[in-house]
Formats: sequence, C-alpha cells, structure tokens
Amino acid sequence: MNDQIRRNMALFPIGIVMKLTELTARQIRYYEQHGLIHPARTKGNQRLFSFNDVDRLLEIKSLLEKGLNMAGIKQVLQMQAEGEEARTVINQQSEQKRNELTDQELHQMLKKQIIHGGRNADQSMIRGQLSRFFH
Amino acid sequence: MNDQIRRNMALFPIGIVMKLTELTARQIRYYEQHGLIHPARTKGNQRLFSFNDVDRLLEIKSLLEKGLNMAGIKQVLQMQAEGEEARTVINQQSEQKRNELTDQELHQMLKKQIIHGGRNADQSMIRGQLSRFFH
DNA sequence: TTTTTATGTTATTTTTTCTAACACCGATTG
DNA sequence: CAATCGGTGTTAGAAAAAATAACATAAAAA
Repeated sequence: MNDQIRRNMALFPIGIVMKLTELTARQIRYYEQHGLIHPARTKGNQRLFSFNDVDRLLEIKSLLEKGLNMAGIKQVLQMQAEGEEARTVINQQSEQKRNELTDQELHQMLKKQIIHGGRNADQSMIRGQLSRFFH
Repeated sequence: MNDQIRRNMALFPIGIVMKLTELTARQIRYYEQHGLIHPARTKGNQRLFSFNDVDRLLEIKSLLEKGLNMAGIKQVLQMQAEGEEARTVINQQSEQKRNELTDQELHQMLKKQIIHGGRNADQSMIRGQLSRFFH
C-alpha cells in the first residue's frame, strides 16, 4: 500500500549501498549517470538511496552479469516498471514465477521490447531482491 | 523471525535519524552517552543506526515528553527488552494493548520496577512506533 | 541558592562524498 | 591491425557531514 512510500524514502548514503550491493561508488554513479537510478540528494548534494534504489541496483547487477549493457538494462527496468503498474491493477501471480528470470525469458523480453516497442510483455520479474530481506 | 536481524542492520547516518526522529544530533549523542542506545560505527567511527535504534529513539522521545529522566527511561527500555524476550516465548496479545501506554500504566511500571527491581512486570509496551511505518 | 540535567552552541578535526579527469582493458568496428 | 567505445579503476581537490570537546544556559532538583 503506502508500502511504496516507505520503500521510496531516501535513507542511506552511498557507503552503505556499496556494502549492500557490493558495487563500487564508481559503478553506482555511472548507472545513475545513465539514467538507471535516480537517488535523491541531500541539501548538500550527497546521494541518498531508498530501498527501491538498492533493489534496483541489485537487479542492475544481476542483469550486468547476464551480459546486458546499459541500454538493455534500461529497457528491462522500464518494462518492469510498466509491469509493476499493470500488476497492481490486475493481480498477483505465483510467488515463484516472478522471482527468477531465466536467460531465455530475458532474451524473449528484450526481443519483444526491441522489435515492437511493446508495452505489457511477459510478466516475469526479478524485482524485490532486497525487499525479500528487509521485508 | 530474522526480521530481528533486518531491523538490527546498521544502515543510516545521524543526519537521517535526526529527520526521522526530529531530535538534534546533540540529543541523540547524549542518549547514547547515557547508554540508552548503542548505534554501530563505521570504520571511520561515524554512527550508523538501525531501524531498531530509530524505534528506540522515538520511544525515548515519547518518554521524555512524559517527563521521565534518563534513569527512568533506561529502566523502561530495559523492562521492554525483558518483556520482548518473554513475549516471544509466551505469545502475542491484543494488538491495541501494547501500542499505547497511559501515564498510569507507566507510573505503575516504574513503581514496580523501582520498588522491587522485579523482572517480568506488566507487559504493556510502546515498542514498534517506527516499525509501524517501515513495516 | 547552589547543583544537576538536558540541551544549545561553537570550534576544530576527521571521515565521507562529490565531481572531474585521466587510464585501461576487452569488445567492436572501420 | 588500428582506432573506438563502454564499463570500471584510480587519483586529486573541494565540499559536506559527522565526531569530539568545551563552554553556556534554563529549568528542575536538592
């Protein structure tokens, strides 16, 4: 519900995010620079991350490991956002289904997306990795 | 469950805790100095707070507003910790019961505690204020 | 009235983060 | 093969955030 609000609260500095995600500051900033995340800023311009941001970074990391590049990741994340939207309207599916993403599924998603900039493709998801920890 | 672990993860710096609790840094440090909280530290010695810490600070604040002093608050928090322990063993009670603490209840608790340093007094609780936000 | 308590304020130092620039290496491409 | 590009490492210098410590103070307690 307003769970979403909570998850979106900007809470921690980059140092913690580094530990949480095992990414370097350089990487995190680079991803931001390419529009993959949009952490908030303190009055003094320091980044402040939310749980959602960290979640997102974990996804980015996982997608990177699957060989995607910035553009690809951007697409996938964007699709997820759309899916998210749809799902809240429609309904929940089996818990398992949307927690793992096979290479084939991924490939398919990308294909669909790239070929016909289609909305509402397959609903498989990686989301909620950190969420599963910080419930 | 290991919810406890999650809540105990040291995540945010004092700046955020200040906003979350509306306490000044001075106050927060003072309470630590008096053993009311025990935030973790970064390698460079900066305080790192967990959700539990923030929760605790909110309780401290509320107790302060009720006129307790450091010693009194320490007692109450300690009792809560013991109660926590007991409760996990025993069982849950009505949700309402343990979320508000009237002045009389508080007075009684303190009385019991002070008179006969007794363990396991009344189980009324303040706990979980922040928890209710960041569930 | 003197003391104590909780908090404010200020000064100084240390830690953390920021941006920007340059370097590098593996994969692409001309 | 040589040049490019994409993701990351590294470094330097500046700025922000946080730490400790000391002194100040108003209200409460003794």
